Amino acid sequence: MRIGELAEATGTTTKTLRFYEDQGLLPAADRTPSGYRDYTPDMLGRLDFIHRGQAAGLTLAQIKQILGIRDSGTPPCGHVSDLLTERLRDLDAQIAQLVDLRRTIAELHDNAALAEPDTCPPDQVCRYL
Amino acid sequence: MRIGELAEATGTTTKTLRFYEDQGLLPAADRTPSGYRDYTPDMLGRLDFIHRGQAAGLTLAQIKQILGIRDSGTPPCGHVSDLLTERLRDLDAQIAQLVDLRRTIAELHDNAALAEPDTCPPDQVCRYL
DNA sequence: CTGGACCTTCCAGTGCAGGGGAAGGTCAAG
DNA sequence: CTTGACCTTCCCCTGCACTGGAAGGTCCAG
Repeated sequence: MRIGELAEATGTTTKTLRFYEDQGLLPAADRTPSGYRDYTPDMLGRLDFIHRGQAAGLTLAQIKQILGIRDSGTPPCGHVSDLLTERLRDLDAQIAQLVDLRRTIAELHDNAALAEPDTCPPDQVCRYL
Repeated sequence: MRIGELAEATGTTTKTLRFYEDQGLLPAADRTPSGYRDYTPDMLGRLDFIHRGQAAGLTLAQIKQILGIRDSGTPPCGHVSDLLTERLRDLDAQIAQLVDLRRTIAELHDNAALAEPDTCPPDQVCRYL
C-alpha cells in the first residue's frame, strides 16, 4: 500500500505520514524498487491508535512512548493507565482555571454593560478591563 | 525611567518591553542622549492594562487593537465589551469541550483499571485507549 | 512519447509570546 | 582606570503538529 492510499484510508495526509516516520511514530517503511514507501496493513491499526491517542489529548511524544513500549514486546496498558490518570488531573486543573477565568470575565462584562465610556480615564486605557 | 526600572516596576522583563515596542503595543520610547530608552510614568498604566488584558485571555493582537482605539482619542469601552462577549462565548465552548473530553477519558481510565494487559491485542497497540 | 497523477528529498514557514546570547556602548563607584 | 551593572541592536531558538513549495523521479493511460 502506497503512502497516498494509507493517508486516504486513515484520513490524514502524506505529509503527516512522512512527518510521523521522521518523528519515530511509524517505523521506516519498506520501499519498492523505485523508492516508493510500501506499507503493510498493520499500519492502519497503528495510525488508528495514534488518532485515538490524539483524541484523548496525548502529545505525539507520549504516543510515541506508548508505541515504543508495544514495539519492545510489552503490553503498554499500565503506562497508558498512568498517562490517563495524569491527563485527568491536568484536565481538572485546566477546567477549574477556565471556569475561574469565565467568572472573572463575566464580572468585567457585567460592569461594561453599565459603561459610561466618556468617564473612562485614558491613563487606564479602559477601566472595564 | 529606564527600561530595567519599568520592567521591574511592572513585573516583566526588558526583553518583553522591547518586544512589545516592536509589536506596536508600546509607542517608540524617547531616548536619552546616549540612546537609552527613557519612559514616562504613564507607561505604568499602559503596561498594567496589557497585563489585565492578558489575564482576561486576550491576545496581544487584540490588546494592541484596543490600545490603538484609545490612542486615536476614542474610549475603547465598546470594543472591549464586544471582545469580552466573544471571550465568554469561546470560554463556554472550550469548557464544554474539555468537560466532554474529561468524561471520555474517565471512561477509558475506568476500563483500564479492569485491565488484563496480556489479552491486549498488539495490532491495536493498547485497547484501553 | 507525452501528460498528469503520484512519489521522493530537503528547506522553510505557520501561530503565539517571548527567551538566549553575541558584540558592543554607557555610566557610576571605587 | 577599571570593574560591573546596565543599556543597545541583531539574529536565532523554543514548543507543538504540521503545512507549503521547489526540484526532480516514476508509473500508467492514451
